[in-house]
Amino acid sequence: MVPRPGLEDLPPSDSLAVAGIPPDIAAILREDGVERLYPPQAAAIPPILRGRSVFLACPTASGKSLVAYLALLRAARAGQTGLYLVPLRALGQEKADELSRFAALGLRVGLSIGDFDLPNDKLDRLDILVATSEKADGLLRRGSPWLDRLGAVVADEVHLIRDPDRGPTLEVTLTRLRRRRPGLQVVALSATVGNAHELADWLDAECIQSEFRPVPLRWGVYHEGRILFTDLTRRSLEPPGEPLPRLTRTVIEEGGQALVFVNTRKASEQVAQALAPTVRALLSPDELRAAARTAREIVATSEEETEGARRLAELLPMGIAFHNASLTNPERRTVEAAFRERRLKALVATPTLAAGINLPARRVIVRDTTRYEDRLGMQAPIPVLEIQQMCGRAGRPRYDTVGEAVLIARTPEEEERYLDGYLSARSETVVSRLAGEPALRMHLLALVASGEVGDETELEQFFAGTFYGHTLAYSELRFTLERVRRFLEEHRLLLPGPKLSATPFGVMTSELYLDPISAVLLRRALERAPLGVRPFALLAAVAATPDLPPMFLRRGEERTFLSRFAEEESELLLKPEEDGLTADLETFLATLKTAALLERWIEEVPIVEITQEFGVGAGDLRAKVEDASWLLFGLSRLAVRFRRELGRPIDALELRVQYGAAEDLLDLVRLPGIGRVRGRRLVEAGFPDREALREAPLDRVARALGSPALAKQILAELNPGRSTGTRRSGDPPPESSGESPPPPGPGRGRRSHPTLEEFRGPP
DNA sequence: TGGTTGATACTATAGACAGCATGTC
DNA sequence: CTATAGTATCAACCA
Repeated sequence: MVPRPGLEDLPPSDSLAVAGIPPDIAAILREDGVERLYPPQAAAIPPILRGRSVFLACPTASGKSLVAYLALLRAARAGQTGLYLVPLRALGQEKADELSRFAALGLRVGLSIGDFDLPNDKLDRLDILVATSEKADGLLRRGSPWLDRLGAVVADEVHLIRDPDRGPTLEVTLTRLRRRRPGLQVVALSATVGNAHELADWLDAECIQSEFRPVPLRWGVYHEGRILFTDLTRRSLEPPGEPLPRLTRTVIEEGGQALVFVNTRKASEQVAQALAPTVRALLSPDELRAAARTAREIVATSEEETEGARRLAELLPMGIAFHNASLTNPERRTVEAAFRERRLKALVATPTLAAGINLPARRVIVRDTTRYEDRLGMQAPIPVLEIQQMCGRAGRPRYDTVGEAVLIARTPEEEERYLDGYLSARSETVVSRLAGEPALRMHLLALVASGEVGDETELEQFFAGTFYGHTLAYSELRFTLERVRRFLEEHRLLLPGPKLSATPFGVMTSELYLDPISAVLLRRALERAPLGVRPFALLAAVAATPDLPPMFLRRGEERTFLSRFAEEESELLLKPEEDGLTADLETFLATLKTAALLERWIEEVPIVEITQEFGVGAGDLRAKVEDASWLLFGLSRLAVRFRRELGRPIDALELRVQYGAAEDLLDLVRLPGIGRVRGRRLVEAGFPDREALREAPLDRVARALGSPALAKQILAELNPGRSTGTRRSGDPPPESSGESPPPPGPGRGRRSHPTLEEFRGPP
């Protein structure tokens, strides 16, 4: 369908009833303050309610989600199920939370993301599931029966199909779902893209495009003290000075907030530091107090101190913060919440925030338009699409009547380039990345292992249904596919022969969601491992896998890890440059760095020391720990097949990595509320395991833990019969009487996830 | 001689998904 | 292929 000219001109007066929204759903929407539909919603909802597929390309926060929810609700009402695909875990939580509003209608909503999943029996009863594309891909691979009743699928941020790493998974997942459920309603939500029609065409969907925003956006370029907006208006900024303080100060003076995007972590901290005096000078006494409260919250987010929390704690009292991936998740969430509640006036962020959860500000300032690309070894321009996503964060509904997005230009030439290149040009075209060899390796194996594709003809048919096949010729793929197939056969993941069929090892690899190369390497490591294999050798093996990308080596570290390599060489299960599957020596040394980092972690070295020693953030450590424990699980499952006797030590190591604990802590750490820090304190107080703790006097445990309430709770848990006073739901949580709130989150190994209830914000 | 200044070379660079099994503190 | 800021190194220079 052609874009509707003049869509923007439609009055935003279409009532919910006129659009055909069922009264009970409309009632819930009204409770949330939705009275009228925005133009894109008004255009999309009628076809949605008829079960049509829709491709909706418009800016963030223009009400796309509501459209998507209606499709899921429609399917659920028709006795089918609805699936909402998200690109990020944090987005999944946001969506599941919003959808749970409709639980009042008797709908069961669930969330399936990496760190929070549902057991199968609960999944079966769900009407609506929110999942990452990878999780959905996993359901397909395992042939989950939940998909049999699927009536609608929503693909959020569908332009990510162009992402070389994760785009293919989204594309393949959508293709497989549509093949499995002919007539499936697809709702694809996208940022503004250059080829919306091509995508809509592929999905057999109505194409609706709009630039509508609930809060109007003015785009502009700052240069020499004034902003030149695309609507050709100008605005001079009064107090002279450097661009950033000037742009920040003026918006705060007018009662707004500033969100600054920069291209490196270091810059996010430095710019925040530099802006701090400016921001602080603008705070009222009340605001200063609120900001100080945030600073205290940050320190309390984790049991273990982190460098990031320390640096944030210095800035937060001044009403400003930075945000990047070196922060742990709880730290990021605290900063985000403080900004949302307007306790912070300015936030300096790397692109973490641009693609993530919705965090608008009256003025968005984009300082950098280039970014270092490791692939190229140099700076490259940030894609228009991403700049537009950053700018799209400008303008808070209810607080701002207009949002301002400002790019900073240093020269007149740059000013012109920005106006033409970023602010006027249409976004990049979405292209398929399915032809990449790593993507084909993963997905060819998965297609065959799950039985969806059994021979050459079916393979060709499958690719005809992908966006790749829709836009490009299958024959272009033949050569790579042939090479990938040879690889899979050679390494015994697929059986040789004209028919395509997977070995049990291949099926296992696919279901464990491992890169086939990782699986082959892990199997090889298992076959080589001696009986008493040391943890470091196993850690080095998982670190040498493509599923655990190598870390950067700092200056001097090359030498450090070269000597470590020499030291350990005889015990290493995988070596550099093994038939093209492992890295060259230099990159291999970087994988040893990962192993060394993990080794420190399981030796219970404090987080601050580890991050200092390796020059990484606590968030990076956390990410490596997560990846490694996931891979160790895979290794353990492979051991069941290839080296049964290694299963137990590997399981123990996985637990150690999960908790960051030495071997002797593995018993205590099973207790809820006890992680590496408290566990060690208990051991030092003379309670080496749960058995010893069971008969322990309350006051000694309380002293060891520094929290009487937690001690009481743990003893109650250990002695279910005895009436130590189990916690009732009405009671205050235990830490209300202890001095520091125990931290969900990193450093403790335990997966933590706020319930949907906790996530529900005010309407 | 000791210290400062300045030219030059060098270094480093965003982010984050997946298994399993259950109600976090 | 379209970078840049911070830092280390060292020579030239000044008091």
